[in-house]
Amino acid sequence: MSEAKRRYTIKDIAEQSAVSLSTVSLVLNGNTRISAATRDRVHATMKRLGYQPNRMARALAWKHTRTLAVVMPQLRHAFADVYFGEIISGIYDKASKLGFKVLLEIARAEFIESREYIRLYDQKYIDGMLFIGANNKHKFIADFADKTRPFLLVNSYSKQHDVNYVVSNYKYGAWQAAQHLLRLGHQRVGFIGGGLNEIQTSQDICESFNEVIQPRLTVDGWLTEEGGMKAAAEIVTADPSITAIFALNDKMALGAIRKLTEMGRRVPADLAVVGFDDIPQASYSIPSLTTVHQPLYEIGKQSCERLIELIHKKVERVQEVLPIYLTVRESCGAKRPAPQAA
Amino acid sequence: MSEAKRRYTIKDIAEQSAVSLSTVSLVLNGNTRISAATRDRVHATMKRLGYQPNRMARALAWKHTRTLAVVMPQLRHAFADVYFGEIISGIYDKASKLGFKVLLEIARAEFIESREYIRLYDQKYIDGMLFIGANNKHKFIADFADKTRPFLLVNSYSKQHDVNYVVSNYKYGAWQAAQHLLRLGHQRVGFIGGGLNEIQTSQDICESFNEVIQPRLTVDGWLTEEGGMKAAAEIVTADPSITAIFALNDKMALGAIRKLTEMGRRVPADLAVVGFDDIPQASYSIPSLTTVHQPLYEIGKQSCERLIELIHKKVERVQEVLPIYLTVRESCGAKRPAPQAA
DNA sequence: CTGAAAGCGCTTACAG
DNA sequence: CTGAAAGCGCTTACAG
Repeated sequence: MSEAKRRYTIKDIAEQSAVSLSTVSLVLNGNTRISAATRDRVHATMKRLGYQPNRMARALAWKHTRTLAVVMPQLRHAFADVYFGEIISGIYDKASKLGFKVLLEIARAEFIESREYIRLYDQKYIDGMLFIGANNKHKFIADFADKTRPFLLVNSYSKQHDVNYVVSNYKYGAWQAAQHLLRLGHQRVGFIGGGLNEIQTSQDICESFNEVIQPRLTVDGWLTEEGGMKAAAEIVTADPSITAIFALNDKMALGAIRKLTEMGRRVPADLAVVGFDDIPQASYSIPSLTTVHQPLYEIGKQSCERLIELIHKKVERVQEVLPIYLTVRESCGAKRPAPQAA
Repeated sequence: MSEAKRRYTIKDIAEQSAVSLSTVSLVLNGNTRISAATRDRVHATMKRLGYQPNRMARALAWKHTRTLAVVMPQLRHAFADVYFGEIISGIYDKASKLGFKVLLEIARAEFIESREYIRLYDQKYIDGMLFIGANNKHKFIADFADKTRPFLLVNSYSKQHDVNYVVSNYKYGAWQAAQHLLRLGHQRVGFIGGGLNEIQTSQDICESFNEVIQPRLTVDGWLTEEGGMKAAAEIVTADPSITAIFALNDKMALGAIRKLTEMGRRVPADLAVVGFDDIPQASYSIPSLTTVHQPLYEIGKQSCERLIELIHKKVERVQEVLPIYLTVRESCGAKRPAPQAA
């Protein structure tokens, strides 16, 4: 009381405004049945005293907290990826706008084993949860299939478990990329994959691409730039007749370009390269990268908005697929004179 | 009650264990004055009912929340940097271990202007705050100079405002790098800077380096790889006699290596390059990068631990400087035959 | 249009 | 070793 300067409470405001606790609470919550006069009076004294309502008390009375958790996978350097950054940025902005706070969680072993992902709800710590970067190995997702707790997969989805999601149209994106390559006259193409066994959306890209062009060779590039370099070298060495390489993400595509350049192959003159994601580097690499653009920030925003609708029971389930489009730049050679038919 | 399956409360546990509310609360908090027998009985029924204490209620009674905010600067693609990822990882792990939750905030204009950074405390939402990536422009830091609220700068510090911090020894790191170059016989070196006007630690590196070697040329590389490329080109063009380049961070150093290689200069045979930070790419670039290693994960852990001490009033202020060391790899040429004296 | 009272689910002196 | 009671700071029917 003496040292730790006591914070004002609703009671102080009531006294100093000469109204009851209820009235203060009512104006705090913007209830319109309070007269403008007393409303203003109360606001004035709140301002004068610098009053801030105690969120824990409100949460307790409200039975909800207005905070949601965003959980990221346990990836070393996971944050090092624009991918997560953009999505989280979108989530944060939308959450802030809607008055929600964002709790950060990492899906480490302990988080899963202790069922912390459920306890957060049960302890009334969060109202909902967003999970970025899900893959087949995240079995705990099954616990959300009953739709009992607001939960949503961000830019991924599950075939095994019926849970909510917002995902971009990977299949259509891959289809566009393949069609583009085909139109450019490429028949012999190498495919650099990654996460094909764990990640549903990777599988989707692969499947969809295959429907348009059957790759001569599919090599795993581990989703990294280094992996892309290795894979590219392996592909052109194994089959020198290949005229184009498609990589499942930009990091690998960029690695491929780098490696091919080192090997003396010109991109796109000798080989076309197309990526997926459209990370910032894609536009300022040399040559700039033709790639499928993912609206990551938008995905984050949408996911957050839908989750909050789930929380407010405005919707019961969400299965949303966002549009996605090919961005043609230099690395595919579309802008050079039309290639000879094979 | 019927549809929304009611969660159990302390009252249910008390009834089903045939004890009072106080007793349940006491065992919940591990109070030792409860007999082992009743303790076990209570535990059993908690387990049987899957009871989880309501965190908001506890926070309200406790008057603290066991959650801390980590705020990141408003950088486009901020998360795209391992820098932040590693630090946050360290913070998260330590926080979890100590029973704290992590709230994520981004220092956008609105966050500052609405004084949300203060409201979070006043609303009793958080117990403390960690700020990563502070620079001179973050004037709001001044509001923490009175040490009234637990607050700590992570891997940065301020000369203008007296606030708590945990920072790595940038000066000593830069000193080591310069000494190393000097020992290798380099007298004519180019310096690639970044944030020299805004970031205190950048200034420190610059100053400290200058005390050992006076660079022939200092060029701003904007802390990015592209900037590093430009800067490197500018340096070697302006002064062809330069034998080494030091960059304030690895991204720029890596960009420099790339550019120099493109220009036909061999690193380290023709020019030595040294960076700062030791990001993952530093070890697998070609040539691998000699750089000053920053223990980012450790810094995150320490920061979090110190903040929690601040919260518990075990310490009153923290000004901690963590050791840092040069990691010698290929790009400095230390491993080639000793260079001729200039 | 406003207030008194019960309730949200815990914790913590204080008694015994 | 255990319990009754007051309190944490709000919200929300329910009266008037």
